[in-house]
This record gives sequence, structure tokens and C-alpha cells, in this order.
Amino acid sequence: MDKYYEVLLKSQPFLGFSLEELRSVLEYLNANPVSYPKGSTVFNQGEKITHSGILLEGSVIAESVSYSGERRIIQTLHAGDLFGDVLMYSEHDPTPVSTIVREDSKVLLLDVNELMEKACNPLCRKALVNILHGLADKFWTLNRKIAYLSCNQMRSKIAMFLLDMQKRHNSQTFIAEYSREELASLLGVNRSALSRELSRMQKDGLISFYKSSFKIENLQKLRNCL
Amino acid sequence: MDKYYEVLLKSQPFLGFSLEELRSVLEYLNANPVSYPKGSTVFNQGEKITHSGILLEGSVIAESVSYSGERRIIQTLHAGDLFGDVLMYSEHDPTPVSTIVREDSKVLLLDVNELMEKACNPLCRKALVNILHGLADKFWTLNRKIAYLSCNQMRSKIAMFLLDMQKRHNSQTFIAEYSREELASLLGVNRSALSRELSRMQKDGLISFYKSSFKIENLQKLRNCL
DNA sequence: GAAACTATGTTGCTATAGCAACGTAAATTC
DNA sequence: GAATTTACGTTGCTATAGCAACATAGTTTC
Repeated sequence: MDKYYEVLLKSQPFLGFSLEELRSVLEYLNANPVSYPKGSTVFNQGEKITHSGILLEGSVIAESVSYSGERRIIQTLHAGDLFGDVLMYSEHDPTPVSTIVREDSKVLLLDVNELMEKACNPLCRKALVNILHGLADKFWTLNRKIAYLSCNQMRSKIAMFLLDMQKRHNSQTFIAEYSREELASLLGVNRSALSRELSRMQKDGLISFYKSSFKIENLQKLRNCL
Repeated sequence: MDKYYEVLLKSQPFLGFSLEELRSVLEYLNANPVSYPKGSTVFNQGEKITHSGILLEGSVIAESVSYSGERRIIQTLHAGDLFGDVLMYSEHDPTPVSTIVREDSKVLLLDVNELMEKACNPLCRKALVNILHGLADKFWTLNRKIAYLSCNQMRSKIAMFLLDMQKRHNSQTFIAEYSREELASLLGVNRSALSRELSRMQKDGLISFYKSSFKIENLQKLRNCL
């Protein structure tokens, strides 16, 4: 267990915990790592979820199977990532997502209902609050994505994204943490069409860029794209 | 206060509460209705949110002002609706949303942090769990919306929506709770273009419809649209 | 350092969906 | 019940963005 403390301290539920607090709450919850061999599943589409998981080591992906039987990868999880937190609470539908183990992995299973039952314990409350924050953050991420997708001009999508980045980095020069392909996916557009529009915006003096480094050349004009 | 019990029992935080439980928890939390005159705001864009609100009577809308200064209505709230629940938890950013009072309104303010502090009380826990469920539901609503928006063929969007409805109603015949305008907005398309594509799908024998009543005529073909 | 691969930029073609404008039926108002 | 409004369907025009195919530069592999 000890070898995973570092990962856990960086995971959403235990942000801000001291090592002592972490030890204490894990003992109190009687939480232990579970091994999943490559190819197994942690959650299955259609199941009812009773636990959330924190990936301690290995590799897990979340995917869903569409009506037409096509598989779509929703998320690739990394060590420290919390998954299943949203699933746990939407009891109504069974989960539309499966999590599939890509390499032998260790997962810490958290029963969030138990956490709630034990909320008299301040550490459990602290973890709960952290989980709530995480949920809210995921919510806003989705909201931004919807905002991007809702623009029906590509230039608007790009402008919105760039202005978000400017706000986050508090600078008109920044490096976006996305490849072109990923950015295209985030904005819901074709990659080559994205490249074309970026070039146009550069030609129009709105921005300049090289790979993932962007500079906003004319903030006012960029805002007018919205 | 008594006159609002009915509304509160139908609000997300107090679902499944008995009248006695509701009375008890409200007293315990010392929660009272607050009056907001027409034109005032409950939350202001840029503020830090410390409470969530349950609209007891009146009319409130949530809106945000974009970079370009344009106002966009995000949501129209009705009696019993919980708002600000997501906002409360994303401490990082101040809220990007304002809630504006359209008619003289009464709002019950809930300090969810207080609810968490008092989680030793089973009723407070119950309310917290309800709020979590509500959050998760909102999350899934957004997720579906993203799924719709992500299709780049209008027919795919429509098919996905109709298949969702079929699943929910458990029937190939159903009445969608959206007007054309609203449906167009949900799918992120132009209303008239939506009408056109619906007509085409009818001509192609996929569906039939009259206003908001839909019938899936060929399930397999519809699935193939995805 | 040659070869293979990957990420990104460029361009022509074309289908699609936005937009505007109009028609019609139903609902609401007085 | 006439008048107004609202909701929905229809259609032509056109800009836009998807797609495919290719170019190029940078990176990795051996």
C-alpha cells in the first residue's frame, strides 16, 4: 500500500491531505488496492455501480458501445485519476460506460456511499468535499466543450477556445496543451479544416502560432469573432 | 414557510423526505426564504458563490455574458428548481453565470458547506446524497448534449436523439417534450434545417411524426444512421 | 544518418446545413 | 369569431466545413 501514497495524495479525493491523514482515512475505510489483469473490466456497461475507483498503476480506458455496436473511447485514465464518481450517483440508468483494463493494473475502490455514511469523521467529509469539487470541475469542462460545439462558425469556436486559454494563462501568449488532432476533437471539427482556419486567422492578423504555441495579436478583433 | 413545503418536497435536495423530516431539517439548518424583487440578482457573474438556491416562487433566469458582451440565457428556472449547486463547488473560477430575478421571487438559500459540516445528522446526509444525484443527472444531460453536438451529420443527431427517447419511453412511439425550436437548440442545429431533415427521414421510411409525436418506423435503419 | 513515422499545413471538390423568406395551420387574445 | 400570434413546414441560395489527397517538416528508430 505504502508505495501508492504518493499517487493517492495527488488524486482528487485526497487533495490537501497530509500523509498521516491519508493513512488514517484509508485505514478507517478499510480500503485496499485491487488487482485487475489486462483485459478485465472494472465496470461493465449496464451494471449498477457501487464504487468509484482511483487508478494506482497500470492503464485503464473508459469506453461505450453505441447503438450501432461501435466502440468509442471516452477517456484514457492515468495513475491518480478518479473514475466512476459520476456513475455512482446516477442510479436511475445503469452506467453507459465500461472501463477496460489495458495493462495489469491496481485500483483503489472507494465506496462513496460508505464515505457519506461515515461523514461524521472530518477526514471523510474532507474527501467528500474534494470529490464534489472534482465533479463540479468535470461539469465545467463539459460546459466549455458544449460552448465550443455550439458555435456554428469554426472561427467562433477557435476564438472562444483561445480566449479561454488567454484567461487561464493570464497571457496573450501561451502553449496549448493539445495537439492539432486533439484540439480538433475538442472543438468538434475536422483537423485539416482547423488548420486551414487557423492559417486564415493568422493571415487576418488575429493571431500567430507555431505548432501549439499561440499568440493573440489582436484581442479586440478576436473577441468580435464570438 | 409552510406554504412552500409542497414545492420543497419536490425539489432535488428533499426528494423522498417526509413532511416531518423536511420541517426538522429546515429548522436544524435555520433556513428561511429570502425575497428578491424583480430585477435583482441572486448570484452575480464573477462572484464567489457560498449558497445554492431553491426557487420557491417567482421566476429566475440564469444567463452569462460572453466576451463580446452578448447575453445568453442558459436556463429558465421554475419553482422547485435547485440552482448554484454546481457553482458552489468550483471555487477556482468565480461563477461565469448570473441569476437574474424576472418576477418578485422567494428563494430558499442553502449553504451546502454547512450541510456538509452537519453531515452527522442523517437528514443532512440524505439531502447531500440527493444533491449529489442531482449533480450526476445534470452531468449526464450535458453528456448526451455533447453526444448530439458531436455528430457532424444532422441525421445522426436526430437518430441519436430519437433512439434516446425510444429507450427512455421504452416504446417506438412517443411524444418528445420539446418544441421544434427547443429540439433544434438541443441538437445545435437550425430549426428549418431540422424540419427539412425530419421530412426527409419520413420520406425515407425511417420515422413518421406529427408535431412532437414521433414513431420509429424502421429501428434498424435508424440505428445505421449513427 | 537513412528510413520510417508522425504531426501539421495546403488545396480542390462537394455535400450539407445555415439563413432568409414565405406559406399554412393552430392557438391565443380580445 | 375576427385578429393576432405562434409553431411548424417548405424551398432556393450560398457559405462553410468535411473529406481526401498530398506536401513538408520534425521526430523516432535502428
